[in-house]
Amino acid sequence: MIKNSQACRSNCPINFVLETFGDKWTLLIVRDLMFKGKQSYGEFLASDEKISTNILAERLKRLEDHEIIEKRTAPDNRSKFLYSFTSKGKDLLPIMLEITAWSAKHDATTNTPPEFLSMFENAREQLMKDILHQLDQD
Amino acid sequence: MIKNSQACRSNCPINFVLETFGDKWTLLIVRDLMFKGKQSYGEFLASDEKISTNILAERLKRLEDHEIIEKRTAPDNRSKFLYSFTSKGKDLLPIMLEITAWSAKHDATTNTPPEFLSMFENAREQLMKDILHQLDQD
DNA sequence: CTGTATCCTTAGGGATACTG
DNA sequence: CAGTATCCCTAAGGATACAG
Repeated sequence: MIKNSQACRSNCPINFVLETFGDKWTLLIVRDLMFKGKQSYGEFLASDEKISTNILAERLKRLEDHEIIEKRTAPDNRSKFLYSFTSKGKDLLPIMLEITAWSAKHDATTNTPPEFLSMFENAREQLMKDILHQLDQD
Repeated sequence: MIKNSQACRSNCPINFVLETFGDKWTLLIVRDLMFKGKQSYGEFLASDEKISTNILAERLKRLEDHEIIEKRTAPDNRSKFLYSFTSKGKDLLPIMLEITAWSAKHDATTNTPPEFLSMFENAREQLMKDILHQLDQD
């Protein structure tokens, strides 16, 4: 059972994300869904960090409750389920990219796949375009 | 006592930040130091979220061990200590700004101070300049 | 394949008294 | 002022067996 009533220690935006992502596992699921092409329970379960079945199920449900991911049945197999991001979930991309960039810069042991960094540069370019476009409007 | 030997579940950059920030308190200290002008133990202690003394002390030590913050004695008062960011700590700014932006967009109850958002826009503009400058180099 | 249920252990954390 | 030291308790999480 998932508790809907969260403590809500404050109305700070930093604290707000901690209420959802302030644990050791949730962000890894987001990573797998965002960067590793994983979509199913079994795929998430097979990650390097060895999450256990009950924790994974609880986190998936929580992310669904928070409307960060959605669950649907696979088109070909009705007993298989696929998870995907909502738009709210997709909006986590800039955060994930900045986290990746920070780790790549400050931890030599971190193994950052090249596609991470190229994706990051692409996103920053897109950001630049968005801002330029916005400036044109003014 | 702080354990130096971390589990290090994987070499993933997302997992790397979780080893340091994957709890409910650490990021709040970063926030107070970065956005609220707090520098001392007593100031951190007085935050809305009511961190307890032992937890705060442990987290400050941990951030120091990870070379994200530094501790020095106050110039005027030798029994007072001031915490400040290392360059590694300052590099957390883009992450913090993106987190703030995400919360501001997706949570109506979040109370985001205006200075947060203006600071965010400034940082994005600076980022744009950096990219343009970099493009000129090529 | 996608989870539940259960057991059990440990780590995280609140409260509070105390110290240099 | 800036922490330590304890006590205690709950929640988080690992392992594993089982189920639709």
